[in-house]
Amino acid sequence: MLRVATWNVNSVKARLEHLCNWVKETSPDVVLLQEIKCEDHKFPAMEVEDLGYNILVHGQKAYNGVAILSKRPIEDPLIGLPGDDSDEQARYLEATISGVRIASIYLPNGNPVDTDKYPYKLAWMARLRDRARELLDLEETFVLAGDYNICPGDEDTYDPVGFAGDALCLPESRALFREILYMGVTEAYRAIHPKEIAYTYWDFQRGAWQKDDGLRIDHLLLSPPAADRLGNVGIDRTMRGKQRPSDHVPIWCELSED
DNA sequence: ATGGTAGGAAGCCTA
Repeated sequence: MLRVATWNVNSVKARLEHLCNWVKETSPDVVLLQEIKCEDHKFPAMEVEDLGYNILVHGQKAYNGVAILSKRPIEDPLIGLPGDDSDEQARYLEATISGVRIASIYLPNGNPVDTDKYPYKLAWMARLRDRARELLDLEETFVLAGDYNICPGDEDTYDPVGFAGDALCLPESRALFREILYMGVTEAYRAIHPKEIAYTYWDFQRGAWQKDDGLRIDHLLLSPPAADRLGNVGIDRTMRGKQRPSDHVPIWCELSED
């Protein structure tokens, strides 16, 4: 069994103690990180390697940054999302682990929508769709997971009316997300928990955690051969209640082997 | 109530 977890840690250095404790407790085979907020050489590699993980990092100073941690060898890395050589933001990392193509994704937030951030988000999503199309055509077993900054449906936000004009919920954003799903891709959490109200993110402001004002924006997307192997899927909600938490919590899925 | 909080930067930006 291969367990793949993803977690937007909102600074890997600020969250190092939580990350190490959670990895020791849950021992995922693969951990996908987003918003590490540091350059490659500043990633706390020794602390993570001491837990028994290989590391692939695509970092950036202060903003963004993604990483892949894996107990098993990390092969054939692809650094950056194809489709725009001028894109300088570190938001995508892909590699093969035990024959599974696995990507760590930090999809642009897109707010405020009246700035160039929103068209950047939509263009980035179109590139992601195109990459998923390529991997499907190659008949790859894949898991594309991370912070998608998309509430797929109204049930995935505590306030659908208030968020109707937000880049996380606007029809164009949701339509691009659905375009990926309609190619035959399975969103792991909904596949296993069709009716649950479950969030992966709570804002630091306005007491969002205490009021359970959350959003479900972190997702694991599986190609058909990966979905055929899908077992349990879970959200480690308790991590949001710790001292100095990230605003996101880990979400994970299990893929059977043999 | 157009605020609030957190992180990393450096005298604001992003979320």
